[in-house]
Amino acid sequence: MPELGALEVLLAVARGGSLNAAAREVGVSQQAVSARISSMEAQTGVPLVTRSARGSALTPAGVVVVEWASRLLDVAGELDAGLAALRQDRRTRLRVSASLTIAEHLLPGWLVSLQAAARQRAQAGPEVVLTAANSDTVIEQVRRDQADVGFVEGPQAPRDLRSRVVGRDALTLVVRHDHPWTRRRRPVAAQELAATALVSREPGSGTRDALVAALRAALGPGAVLTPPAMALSTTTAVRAAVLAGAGPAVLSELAVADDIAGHRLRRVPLDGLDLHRELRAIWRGPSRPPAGAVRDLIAHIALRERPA
Amino acid sequence: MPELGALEVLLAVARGGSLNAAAREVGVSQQAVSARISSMEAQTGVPLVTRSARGSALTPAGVVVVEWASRLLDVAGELDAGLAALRQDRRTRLRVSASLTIAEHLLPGWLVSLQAAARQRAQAGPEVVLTAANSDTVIEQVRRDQADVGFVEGPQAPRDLRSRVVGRDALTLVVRHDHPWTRRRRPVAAQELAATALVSREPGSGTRDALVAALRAALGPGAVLTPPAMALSTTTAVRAAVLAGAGPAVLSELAVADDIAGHRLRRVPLDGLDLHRELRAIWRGPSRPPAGAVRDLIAHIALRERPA
DNA sequence: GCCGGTCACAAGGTCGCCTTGTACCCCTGC
DNA sequence: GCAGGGGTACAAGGCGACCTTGTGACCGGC
Repeated sequence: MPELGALEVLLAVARGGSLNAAAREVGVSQQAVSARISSMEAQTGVPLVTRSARGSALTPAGVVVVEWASRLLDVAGELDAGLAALRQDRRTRLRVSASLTIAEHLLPGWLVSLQAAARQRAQAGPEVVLTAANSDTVIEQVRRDQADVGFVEGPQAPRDLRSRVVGRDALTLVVRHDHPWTRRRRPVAAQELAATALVSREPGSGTRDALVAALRAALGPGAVLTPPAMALSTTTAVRAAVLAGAGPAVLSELAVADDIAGHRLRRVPLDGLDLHRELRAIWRGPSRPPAGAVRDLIAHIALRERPA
Repeated sequence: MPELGALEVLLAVARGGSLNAAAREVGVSQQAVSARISSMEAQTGVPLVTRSARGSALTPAGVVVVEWASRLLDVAGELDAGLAALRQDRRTRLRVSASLTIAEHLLPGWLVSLQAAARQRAQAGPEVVLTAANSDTVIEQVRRDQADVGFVEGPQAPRDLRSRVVGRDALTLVVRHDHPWTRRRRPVAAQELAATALVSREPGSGTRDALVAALRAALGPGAVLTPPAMALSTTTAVRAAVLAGAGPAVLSELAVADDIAGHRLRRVPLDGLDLHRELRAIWRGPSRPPAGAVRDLIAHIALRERPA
């Protein structure tokens, strides 16, 4: 498996059309670029570049690999932006606190496009410092002025804080690809779901609370809900349990989109339950977001997520 | 930026709950795991793991990073599967030839899920050898028995070959986020598109041919089509040109989905043009796919893509 | 109180990658 | 015809990252 750095060099060669141009772009010597490409070709067993005395061009296989690598580096850039935001050592400019679901699945993309937008205006983007926690903690941090802005999901916008909807999410019922429910023709009813032992998050999690609230709304406050088959503290653990065959789960669509696209999990239609929820930015103080970085951030995100 | 190997180690720690378990899983010494995690924490400036005498657990930041890393490694796995398929040195078991669009955007996912499905049955998956070329070349290779199965897009299923639809694609008009067309209220009509100088692929490309065919179908065979602003030989180059402000382009939705999600490009609605096209598996010989690997592959892909 | 499990510290070896210096090739223009 | 600029290849040497082995300390269960 080639390293990310080697792939970046390959992309630079593709862009520049020569090893030399790539070397200048990356900031190393021409020989280093040549050696890295060679070692990558040896490692993968695939010829990627044809070298000639008047430049280097990609082979047909190289064109395809560049496309794949470009996707990979995009995702790597999101991770990098996220890590930069988690780094606490700098003087904080903009303290963001976000629920786990939002931090895991949306924030990296927001950060990347925020920086890209800033770069386009030839400005430096804000230095974002991120804290990820559960929804209650996020609200508490905003209240105590430990965060300039928070992002939470769910309808419970606290009254003492201001908020703005910046996107939507929905919970969805998922099972492993070989679960009997994948062969159902009818959607699962609320009553049936309540009678099923699910793999669930721990009590207090926003995802679990939202499901319970929706079930009680559909079946009445006195409805008997089957206790979970197991309660785990992270989405990743829940997903792993479902993949191990522990049973169905109800998770955010954001969390399972990749697994559904990769056909590791399957979505099962539900009937009679409203599991949509709004994603909100929350902040303290006056009813409009304060001028400056906080307002810019919220406006940027709302613009990003609205058309989607 | 942490290396992929380091992220794999981190995921192993998250799964196993201890450095030692991760070391066994990855196949290195416990000290190596400890050092790698430490160096990663130093590199990123983010504490990821809390170590204790009875195991190691992720910090809150670590949980989020693990989720991000997991996405990254999924994409890396697709690249790896693709590279393995491009490697020609093995004895070929199953020779696949695919059009550029399919090879770039769909095949890695197919390969990963094919191997996963095989592993689940405790079998070794087929050794796929991939050739990526334009549609005409793919068809020619299947005809000459240089490929066991081909994948092409577009309606032109050659009559002397057998085929089966395994998915759908559509071309879409895209512009840079700051292009005037992003502020239009009405869709762009076929006539208007024909009068626009687009950034385009080279003549002979399936994408370009499909657009021309759709325009002629809408406007009549004698319609005057404005020549492209520029003609480039890869989708990547076209995308780069659009991002550089060279003008609008018509590209496969598969090719621009990431850019649209990342808000680098914007889709512009079209009116009066049918730009859908079918993705087909093609093969030689009898009307049913021959038994064995070719049939398994086609069935697997059709099952994957149908519900989407 | 022993034992299995966990993690940390230290020393030494290997290997990958980068740099510098040099040589060759191709095309262009005078 | 020949110089010059841009391109790539080969070779030697240095630095640093990573891994291994050996050893010590801490925690909890039987």
